[in-house]
Amino acid sequence: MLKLSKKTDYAIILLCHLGDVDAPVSAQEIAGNYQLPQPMVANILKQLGAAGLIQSVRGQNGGYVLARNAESISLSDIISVTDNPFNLVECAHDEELCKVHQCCPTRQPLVALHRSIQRFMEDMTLSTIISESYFENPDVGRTHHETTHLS
Amino acid sequence: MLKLSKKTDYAIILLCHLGDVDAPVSAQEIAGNYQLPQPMVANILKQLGAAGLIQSVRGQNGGYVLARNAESISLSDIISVTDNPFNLVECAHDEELCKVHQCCPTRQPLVALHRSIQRFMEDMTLSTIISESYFENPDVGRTHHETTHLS
DNA sequence: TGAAATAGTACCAAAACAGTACTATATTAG
DNA sequence: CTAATATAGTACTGTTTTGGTACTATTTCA
Repeated sequence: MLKLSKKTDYAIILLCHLGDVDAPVSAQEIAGNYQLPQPMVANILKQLGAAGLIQSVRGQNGGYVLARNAESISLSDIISVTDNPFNLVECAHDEELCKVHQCCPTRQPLVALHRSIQRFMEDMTLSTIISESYFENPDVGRTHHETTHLS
Repeated sequence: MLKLSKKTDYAIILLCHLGDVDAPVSAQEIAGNYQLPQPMVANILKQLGAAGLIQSVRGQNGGYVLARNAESISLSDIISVTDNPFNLVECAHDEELCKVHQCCPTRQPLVALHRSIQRFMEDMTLSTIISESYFENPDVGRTHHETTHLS
């Protein structure tokens, strides 16, 4: 259906939050912050941790921090963890089955679209997302959202 | 999961075929041609007909032909028939639920991605797809349209 | 009049998605 | 030392979407 899963959607929110804070943030804290289901958030964080995008700190006062700086985490990285690796077409209709030699009409142009999207997602870093989100709300003054830090 | 449905995938193939032929082509004929499930093909053609992308000719020797020329049918048109209308994000996480005013970090950049993809799909016409498919085979020299970049 | 085609639905099974639950382990505050 | 609070790992479940089928009616032509 050509849309991002909720998991990816949530993951981006979580990572944005972690990118804004230095101290470890717990799953519960984030879930409460954004009114997201806590077990879901916990699971996504586990996955992101296993994938190496974030680092975990266990025990009381534990939580998660970014494993690398926000510039080096791309939207593509995130999606490949929380969704299956992005493939727009996955040519199920085998080329051999086509009537005229291996001329599958969809392949070429759709692969072009695929590459364009892929590239966009690789160029879009977490730091870009975070900085763009500052200008989200028209009526709010340009105050950065340190308010988010109230942990 | 960020991929096209089979229905859309098939639809593009069907339309490409219709774009190449002048006489009405039946569902059975196309299904046989590309080894696609016949009832599936029939259903998609019905949908495309109902949406006005193709015209039907009933009765024996009937079938389908393009309702407009291939230049005026965009990938976006096709997808909006066979998939739900494309929306990458469908902000399920209501802005109101965010802790700090309506600052939803994902919205802005994801909407940008959405628009880029949308634009690409609007610019990609059926005639483009058909003409590009001629160059499918690897032995053909590298002509123009390398990956079109999203804005 | 019968064969071949579309028109319009309604249906179903399998897969993916969204979310939950449970057990185990680590860390730290008291 | 122990209780509280965290992550780690994994298994499970209900709902929705997807992929595909079936059936009945209607149109057209040989």
